[in-house]
Amino acid sequence: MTELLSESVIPDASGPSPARLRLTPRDCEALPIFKGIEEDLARTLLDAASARQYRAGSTIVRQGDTVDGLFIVNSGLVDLTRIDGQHECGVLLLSARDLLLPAASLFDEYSLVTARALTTTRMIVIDNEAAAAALARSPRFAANLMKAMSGQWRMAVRNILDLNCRTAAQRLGAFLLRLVDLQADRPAAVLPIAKRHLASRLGMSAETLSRMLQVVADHGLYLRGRTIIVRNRAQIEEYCGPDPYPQRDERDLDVFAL
Amino acid sequence: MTELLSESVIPDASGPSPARLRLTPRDCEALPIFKGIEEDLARTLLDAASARQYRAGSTIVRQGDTVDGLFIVNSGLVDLTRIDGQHECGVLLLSARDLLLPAASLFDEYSLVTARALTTTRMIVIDNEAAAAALARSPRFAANLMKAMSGQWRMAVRNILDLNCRTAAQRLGAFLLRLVDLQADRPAAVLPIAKRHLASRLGMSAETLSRMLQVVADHGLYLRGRTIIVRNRAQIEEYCGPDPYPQRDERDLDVFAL
DNA sequence: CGCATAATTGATTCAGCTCAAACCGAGTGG
DNA sequence: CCACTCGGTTTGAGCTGAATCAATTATGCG
Repeated sequence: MTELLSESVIPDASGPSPARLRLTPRDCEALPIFKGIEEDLARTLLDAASARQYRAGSTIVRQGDTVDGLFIVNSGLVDLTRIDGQHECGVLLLSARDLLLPAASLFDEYSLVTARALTTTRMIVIDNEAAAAALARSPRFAANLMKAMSGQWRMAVRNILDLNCRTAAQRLGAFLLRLVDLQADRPAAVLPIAKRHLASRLGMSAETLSRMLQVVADHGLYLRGRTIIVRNRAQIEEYCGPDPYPQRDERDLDVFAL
Repeated sequence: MTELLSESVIPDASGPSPARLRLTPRDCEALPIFKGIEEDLARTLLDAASARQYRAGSTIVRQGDTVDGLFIVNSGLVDLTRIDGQHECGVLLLSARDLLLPAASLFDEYSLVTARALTTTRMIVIDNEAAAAALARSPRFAANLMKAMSGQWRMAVRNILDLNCRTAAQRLGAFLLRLVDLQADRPAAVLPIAKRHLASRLGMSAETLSRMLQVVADHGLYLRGRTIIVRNRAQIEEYCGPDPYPQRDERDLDVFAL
């Protein structure tokens, strides 16, 4: 983890295949799954890792396929969606530092969902053999992975509860609020993805999303263009209903998904 | 793992606290998380394990609490439900050999859901320190846990997809079919839980469940009393819509939940 | 037997979907 | 500079799946 390789885009053949990038060790040092692991293991994993870049809209993993490595989101947004003909059904939105379908990659499952880059996305990929070897060798690495899986499970449960217990407008409001909190550093929070993808993630149609935006606007949360404006935090939180355990539980679990 | 202790109910103080049972090593040998682990580790875990019995309806873990051990369902059915005042929202139904909220117990999270015994249930409990120690020591044990967590994540994703993409009647039909397959050994499949709990698990009201039972009956799947009768398998499968990857993926992942 | 809890049935309401049309902004090309 | 797409978004009208509320009928169970 010492030498610093320069990151350079290797020109790709303009096809659907992702661009391959050089990987900087710095990228990895910060990753949650590397936390606290043995120095030489980190080096080994790094050697087995590569980087790929995906353009917005491109598919990373197709539903029904297995995942040929441990994918980690380095930057960008990836959505997990089940696509059946016309209908798309979003499950989760991954962002930087999240693991992509760790369960499927570690146990050679067929993925239930398609992973798709919603923005330009850089991923770090550790091939399965190396990951499995690391898993067998380092309990700490295993624990790191489990932690991330725990967080994703928690997100899934929240999603199930939201779908059952909250209205479309409440889900929307709560989601936008989380988005705002996640961008607390920026001057103004911004909606980073297309509205129809947001709709899919929240389990509603694009038309309904449009209407619900007006509803939440009546309760203190506006969206002008792409920027999100919280005019009355207390009011909108009240409106969205009880957020079970609003504290950043998932982030403590190394999950940054939306 | 040699001596066979007899299982005997220690009389409990009729309070809400569960009865404590003796644990037979045989119970544990068969458990997926013990698969392939070192002999002495198994013994250590067994020493740190106890058994508890819960009456139908009793609460095992309250939402908002942490879980003070690695709970494994030995027999019976446990539902994970979010309870808000009147409204109950089921997330998952655990059965024998499943892990109860492994994520919450390993990482001291506050549970999002209440775990409640729907039938008389026996659980094996390994205290958190022992589990953590085993995790730090045995990569195989860690892998076993991860496998189960993978399966539970998969179930959660299925649930999300079902809630979005299928009608109430389709969810009901598909669930009953899975129930039938899971009881393939028995002469006739039986509904093991109260209908209102089933409704909650499937994300519909009890009234709707009642009506949907009539709908699926029109499509080849009857429920007479508690017994489930499949009159026309092809028809009801067709009706329930595409089951993504119907093969027993979750069971391969050491998950037996419903 | 009688009480409490569970399940059904009916009537009504409503959130959210579908379909269709209008709108809008960003490229593109003349 | 303007006209013309073309995808994404918005708006409107109507429909429908499922929830709610209320009343009734089973089903235990002490």
